[in-house]
Amino acid sequence: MTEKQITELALIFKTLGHPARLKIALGLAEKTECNVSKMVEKLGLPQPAVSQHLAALKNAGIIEGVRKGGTTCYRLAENAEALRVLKASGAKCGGK
Amino acid sequence: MTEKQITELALIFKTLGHPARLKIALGLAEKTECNVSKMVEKLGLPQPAVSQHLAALKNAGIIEGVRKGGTTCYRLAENAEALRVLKASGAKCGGK
DNA sequence: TTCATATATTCGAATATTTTAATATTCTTG
DNA sequence: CAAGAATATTAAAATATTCGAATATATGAA
Repeated sequence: MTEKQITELALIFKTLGHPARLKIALGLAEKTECNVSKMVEKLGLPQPAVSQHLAALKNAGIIEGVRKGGTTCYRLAENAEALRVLKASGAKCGGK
Repeated sequence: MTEKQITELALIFKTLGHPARLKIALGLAEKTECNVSKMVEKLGLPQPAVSQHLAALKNAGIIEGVRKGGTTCYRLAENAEALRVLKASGAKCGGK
């Protein structure tokens, strides 16, 4: 694994390392797609904050947005494989 | 997934979201175990820095250390399964 | 007990991230 | 084109993280 790949993977992890962004990503991992308004409602966060998190997720290549009329729908990007794998593996974390 | 689980998983991601720590974790994912001195040598970072990263990884429940005579050996913790899966799946990230 | 080696902890400065508020942009509809 | 809804961008303050240097602790050997 090259230095560059490490850096990129680290960025993915770092980006998912925030509760709000993780929720968004996990949500998209099972719902296929969602627009911003719904996320704002679901997360209970101010709209600008959600947009910022979406921008970060997009920047890390985790999600991608598609304009659909008045709204923008987001979904997991192709290379969000890491997330799918993780999700599929049932990512235990509260273990003990 | 409960709020608490989300928070915990986010901590894991955040912790892995740093190149040095990711290297340590990926290294342990294939080498089974390693002591601090070797890591310092391999990573080319000052020893205190490595210890700090190890502490963070331990705090997130990603690794665990075992004293072996004069040295301390670290290995992936049981619940670091996600990492193994990820590693095994060849986590693409430099796509395109 | 004293020395040397291995590892951990602490602390402050530098830097990065998060949050909030204000504002801007883009579309759709009338 | 004007108005309103949906989303994005920007800036500043609050907060958290990282890095480096100094120092502390623990273990094994002499």
